[in-house]
Amino acid sequence: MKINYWLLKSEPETWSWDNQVKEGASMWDGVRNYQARNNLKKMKKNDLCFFYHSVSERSIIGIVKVVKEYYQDPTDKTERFVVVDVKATKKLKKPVSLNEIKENNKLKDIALVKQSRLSVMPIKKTEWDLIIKMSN
DNA sequence: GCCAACGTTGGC
DNA sequence: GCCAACGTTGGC
Repeated sequence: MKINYWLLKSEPETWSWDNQVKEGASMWDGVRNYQARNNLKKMKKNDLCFFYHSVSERSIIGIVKVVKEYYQDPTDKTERFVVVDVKATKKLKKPVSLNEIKENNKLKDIALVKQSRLSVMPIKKTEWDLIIKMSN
């Protein structure tokens, strides 16, 4: 089975890695952007996602796993958006900062840098492996 | 269907 | 806290 890789962005003041760990499996809600929604819909069970803290920290801090594929976002009155359930699986040994990612030439095309406002984005296998390496 | 106005996100 | 970039809304 082929695994796909993603990156999920969250403001730590709103929903942090620690919240995710404490909650266990929980909804990734609040996505209100069509491109991000389309990415959520493409996620399959067992896909892995980087958990990125935006704004105050700007670092990838951990890895979450998709445990339930997309369904209607109960917090969305317009019924246009969806959620997936994710569960924290592993904290990175060392967070990988946005600066480090930007400084790495091999990561210059990563969606995180190219589309800074997108909150759910695909990550290539090569990018995933490299970031994992950087976190060790 | 175009586009100006507005709101939000997120880096700095 | 500012502002650029981007997405959405709504008038025409």
